[in-house]
Amino acid sequence: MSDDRVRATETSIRILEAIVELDGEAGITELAGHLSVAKSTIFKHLNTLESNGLVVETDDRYRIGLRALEFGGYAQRYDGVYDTAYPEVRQLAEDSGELANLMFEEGGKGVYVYTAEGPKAVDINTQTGRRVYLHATGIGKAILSTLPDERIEEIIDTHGLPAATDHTITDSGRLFDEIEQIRREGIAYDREESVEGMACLARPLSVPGPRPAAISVTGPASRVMTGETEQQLRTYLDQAGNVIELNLKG
Amino acid sequence: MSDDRVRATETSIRILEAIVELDGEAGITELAGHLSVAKSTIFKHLNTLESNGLVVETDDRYRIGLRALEFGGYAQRYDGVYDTAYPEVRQLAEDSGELANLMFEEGGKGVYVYTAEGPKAVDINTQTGRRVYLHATGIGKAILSTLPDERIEEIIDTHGLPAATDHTITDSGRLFDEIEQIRREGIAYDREESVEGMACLARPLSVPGPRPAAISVTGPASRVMTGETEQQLRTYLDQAGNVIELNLKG
DNA sequence: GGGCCCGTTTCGCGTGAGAAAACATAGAAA
DNA sequence: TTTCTATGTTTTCTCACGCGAAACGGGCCC
Repeated sequence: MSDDRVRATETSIRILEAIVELDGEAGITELAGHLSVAKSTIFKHLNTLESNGLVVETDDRYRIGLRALEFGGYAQRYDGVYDTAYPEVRQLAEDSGELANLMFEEGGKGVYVYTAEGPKAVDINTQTGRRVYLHATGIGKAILSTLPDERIEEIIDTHGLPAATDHTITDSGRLFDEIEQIRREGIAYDREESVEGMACLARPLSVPGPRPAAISVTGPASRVMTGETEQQLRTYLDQAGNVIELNLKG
Repeated sequence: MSDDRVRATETSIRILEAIVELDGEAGITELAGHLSVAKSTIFKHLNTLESNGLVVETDDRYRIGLRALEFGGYAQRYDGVYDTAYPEVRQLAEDSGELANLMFEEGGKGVYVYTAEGPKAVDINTQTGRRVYLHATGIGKAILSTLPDERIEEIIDTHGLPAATDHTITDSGRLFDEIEQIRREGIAYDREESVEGMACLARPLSVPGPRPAAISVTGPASRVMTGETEQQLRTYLDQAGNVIELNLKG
């Protein structure tokens, strides 16, 4: 593996990131300051990005262009899992009343690829495309459970085990214990490990192709983790997962 | 307006486009051939894109990475219109039973930003992020109707009026006539102008911010354009539009 | 009118983007 | 087995171009 890079491309990408960091909108001088790069450089890059639709300008303010969404769409639908899974995830949201999610793993992180809100769903911050640590959410741990141990080690080495709440698993040993349990039981729990007050039930998906996936139901810990509802949710979750896996085989 | 560009960035973008053109997956030599660029160049660019998550590699095959989806998400949600509109568009799909869409204009083209399928919806090719000509669809014409005439001329100059079917409007005069009518009546029709056999009712959205938007219902011409259902659909469409506009004001 | 703060443009330097070709590896063919 | 041919990878070289610094010009507010 060589680390030959194209600096100019990297600069362009950093500009995109900077726009996001500056609340989705920024001017040239602002970006130059933020990135410590000459204004003229920013100017040329924005010109290039704009004429390719990756950036849009209104009144000298630049924002991310919808062209990015087009590329993102291809990433989303790459292996067909998204297409067969999302209707079931939607159904899962309806049945459970809560928030239901589909996640893929890429580069050692989890990416929310589809989220659906049921009638009772709390409005939490799970937007399509959001990247999160795998160890800190139920759905992420479900994905980890499908990976070989060496790969999990690798991911821990790269990204570490930062804490999101007081309940986040930050110890590699405990994480592996829990993953072992998930492998046995086929279900992953998240007890306020990613967001205070929120819990989640998740289930790995056995998919063809190289991209690990999982689904989950998320809600207030008070609702989700009480014995009765938990059983019910678990049934819905398993149903959805089974249907997806079945359809993928077909 | 200067046309100063960053060539390297442009090369990177062309590589992303090429991956899409090569059915979403390609190898280095393949890309080099497709773009007539040296293999070593492709190699370095892919390295750069990969380490930024814009491209993912498995077994020497490269595909678009989900990082693009993250950027796309910011573009989608930029002005808040998406957030308030999509639940209503979903509702519209449920009520009408057909396919319902939300579109934004950017760079003179229309981008499907959200699509929802109702119970009877035909499975047509409207995926999130897809870019289409504005003059060739009902929802696109609805968007055009919100723009000043000079801007419309500008768009015609840039993109032309290519035909998608035999019914596509390819004459600038006729297009302006129809846009005038849409402005008066507040509704746009698409009678097999973008896809043979499909029709659509669309309505412009009056939104704050710089990004024109519209919503639509699409279905088989036989269902959508018959007097009775058409009236019904129109009611649903107007309802949805009104709710969205109301919520945006709040 | 005079600051001041933008985006835009110019210019020149030094580097790194890109081509060409050699190298490595793995699978297929002989 | 050996050879051939397809990859991806690495090296070398060089000229174009990415980049920074600084000057320019327009709009806004005092």
